[in-house]
Amino acid sequence: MEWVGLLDCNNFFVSCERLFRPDLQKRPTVVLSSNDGCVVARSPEIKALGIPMGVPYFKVKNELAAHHTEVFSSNFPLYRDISRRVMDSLGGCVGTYEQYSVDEAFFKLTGTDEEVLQRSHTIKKKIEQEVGVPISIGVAHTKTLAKFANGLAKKESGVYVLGNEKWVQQQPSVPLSQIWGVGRQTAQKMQDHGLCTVTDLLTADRSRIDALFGIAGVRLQAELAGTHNDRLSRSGSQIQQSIMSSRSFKDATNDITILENAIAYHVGEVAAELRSLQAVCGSLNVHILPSRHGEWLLRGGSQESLLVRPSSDTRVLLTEALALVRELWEKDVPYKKAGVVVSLISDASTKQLELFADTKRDDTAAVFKVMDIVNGRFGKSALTIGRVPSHSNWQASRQFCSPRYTTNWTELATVKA
DNA sequence: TCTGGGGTCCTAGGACCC
DNA sequence: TCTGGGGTCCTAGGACCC
Repeated sequence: MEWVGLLDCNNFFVSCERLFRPDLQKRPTVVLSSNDGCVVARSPEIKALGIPMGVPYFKVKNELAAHHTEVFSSNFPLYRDISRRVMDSLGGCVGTYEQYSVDEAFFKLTGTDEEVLQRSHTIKKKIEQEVGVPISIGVAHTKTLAKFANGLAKKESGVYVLGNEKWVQQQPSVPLSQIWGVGRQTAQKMQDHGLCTVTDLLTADRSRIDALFGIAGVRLQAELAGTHNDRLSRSGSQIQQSIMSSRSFKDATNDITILENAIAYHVGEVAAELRSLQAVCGSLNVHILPSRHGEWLLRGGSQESLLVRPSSDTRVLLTEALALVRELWEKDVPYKKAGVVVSLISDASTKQLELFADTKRDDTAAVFKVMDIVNGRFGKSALTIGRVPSHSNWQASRQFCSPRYTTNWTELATVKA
């Protein structure tokens, strides 16, 4: 029998922080989004208090303090490093897998219900021993069902195998709103049409679902029926479609210089990421936006520029990006966020031959190689090029950041005997 | 006072063409 | 008063996810 497994790390960011602070086991702990804006990871103690995912920090600050909660700003270098260890460990168990997010991956299993159950327990135990963060594994016949099974795993022993029999039994009592891919809007629309449970959707006429929800609805039907539709089947090794760097400001601003500074910073980020993937981009998009919550939300916007030739050269991208900011900028709009997205990403080595190559640029690769190495070792802004972004006037606050235990020599964890 | 950042995929509608 | 229809391509934005 063929199965799909989904590994998911429990309260991942919190678990990463706890890994280096054993004293925090069992203590209420949260991790905040950038700018210390929202609660994005909660320990079980916090979930038990009923504090919802994504709530603005300022709304629950007092309640958290009353329960002596440990509060952390996001420490992404740490989470990425732990993520890599989890994925390496999974790879050691199952060979190929498809990473879905920083803390999740799909993989294939074969065998009887009982065999995959045992196997999953073995995998869970090995990863937890090797890396030290708790994980859950859900197993079923499609990805959507594996995702659902993972939810059940978290309520049980950390592993749940959802075979056909069990699933058929559960269908009438599972609300569609609990299914992966069904968000608020879709759930409401389904309900408006009398579709509330999984059974409702599975017994509905396919052509009706197609008319109402399009291809996504039909796929969902197939996934829930257990037909292996593989909606995420883009193989894991495929190069990603876009790379983004974007950030909210501490305070809104209309100052074009500050916006240019922020955009220059983001261009530096995405260009370095492109180079680390040995890739180039063919399109660059710049956005400057006001607050999503005020009267200005319809102002601001984004604009895209197609590059004459694909590039990962900070200077080339910066020239384009700065022109776009100046086009987008409008007097009086209080901008709260700025960012850069590159797409049409391709492998640098397959870059098409340039008919009119600019030979002066031939030294570029060497220059960036040195810059990326130095910045990797000493911090992102040790060396910059083209424009020195001044951070102080726009960068986010990170009041509660933990040290970069695993990725920075000066902040390594200390072991006391 | 204070509401994230990084992704994917799909659709609707305009521009353009014959 | 009449003033096509159908196709493709592109882009902005929506919905969803973690």
